[in-house]
Amino acid sequence: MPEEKPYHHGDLRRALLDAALRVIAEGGVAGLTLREVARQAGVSHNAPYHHFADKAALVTALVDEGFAQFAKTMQFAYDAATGSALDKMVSVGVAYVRFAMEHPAQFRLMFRPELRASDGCLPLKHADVPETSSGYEVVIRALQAAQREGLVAEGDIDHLALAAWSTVHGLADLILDGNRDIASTPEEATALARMTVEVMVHGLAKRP
Amino acid sequence: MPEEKPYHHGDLRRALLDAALRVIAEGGVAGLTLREVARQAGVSHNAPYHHFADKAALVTALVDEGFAQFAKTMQFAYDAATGSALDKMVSVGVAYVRFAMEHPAQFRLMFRPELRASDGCLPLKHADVPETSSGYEVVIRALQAAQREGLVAEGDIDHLALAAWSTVHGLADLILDGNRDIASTPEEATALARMTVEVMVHGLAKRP
DNA sequence: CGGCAAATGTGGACAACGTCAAGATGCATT
DNA sequence: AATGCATCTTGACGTTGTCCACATTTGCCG
Repeated sequence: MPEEKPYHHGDLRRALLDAALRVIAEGGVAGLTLREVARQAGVSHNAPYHHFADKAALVTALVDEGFAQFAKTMQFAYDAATGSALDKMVSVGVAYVRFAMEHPAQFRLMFRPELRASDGCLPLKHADVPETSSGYEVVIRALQAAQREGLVAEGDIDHLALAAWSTVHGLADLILDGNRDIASTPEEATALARMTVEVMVHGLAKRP
Repeated sequence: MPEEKPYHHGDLRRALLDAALRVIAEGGVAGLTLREVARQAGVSHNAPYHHFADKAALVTALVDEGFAQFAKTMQFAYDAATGSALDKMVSVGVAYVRFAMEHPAQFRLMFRPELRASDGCLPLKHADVPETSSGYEVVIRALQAAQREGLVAEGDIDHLALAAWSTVHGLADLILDGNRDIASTPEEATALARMTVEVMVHGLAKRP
């Protein structure tokens, strides 16, 4: 994808992506329209077609950016957290939900396959992010570290990771789709996420 | 909503709802089109407007049906499960994921607020289902029973329920959105759900 | 330095969509 | 039998995604 030196506009590709995020932020995913994006960027309704094959391609580009940004956020949460590997797990989980709250447009797009180009890629292992630095890998490594520290029971690491991922993903989805009635501010969401992740870590069942 | 005695068609409202589910099953949520629904039902492109105010109203009707069906499924899973209240929890969680696998069209619609009429209702407490028999209430009651049996630690029941719900909801969402690569059959999904729910019940952390 | 090809942007066109308006058709009640 | 309402059809309008033909700018190459 060569888009380094734009000719007429300046950087229309970038402007279109930003405009698309703005449009989604204002009108939701359903309100995302190629023509409206072009309008907001101040170009004709056909200009986008010189930068994206079609609407799905634009969405896919946003998704790619989202996953890259997302992986960075997860890695940062992991690195910044102090304490045991379990504490790092909690930190990563909270960061997941915070990311959804702070980037709802990208997050909704990232896990909505009917909009993006059907390249069949898995959300958990997105092509645009090197396998070893995806958000999913961060969870895997955190779990492995916790296992090494003897804090997490042995067991199929993929199952454990899927369970942990499901929990934060589900919470994020519910918060976003619930019209923010579950948690209306990032702070509330953070508190909720912390409690939820800690339930996942320690389990529903009473400890003996 | 009075639709007992149809005049010309037989029961066009019902036929439209069924056709809509078929359309979604074939072309995904993005392919859901009022005109295509009408076509599949064998009526003109405007006939639906005598049964639904607009497209969102049709979707809302599907969502309502979905939540009712869903609540029944959850209740049945709870009643049918044998063993402790924790076993019942697992059964309900598995039923959640199975429902998503077996009714993907409804499930996707149910948790996608941008499509339905903006009545601001929460997914977890849907208006069409009596408060005391919603799927969420089943989880609440299961948790309360487990607490009474001393199997679940004391604590804010809403937080515990949200954590449990998030886990199965997230898993269902990931399975559905991952183009079925995580689990391609209901059987696989069931096995995965069982493992995931058990991780939630017992926790990631090693038991002493 | 001049000119050409590719990259970029514009306008018009078309089918499909959601929706509105107006007319036609059949059922039910009086 | 006649009236009235619920139901369905046809036609229209504005908007969307996408294709096409054309204009303009840019970088490159002789």
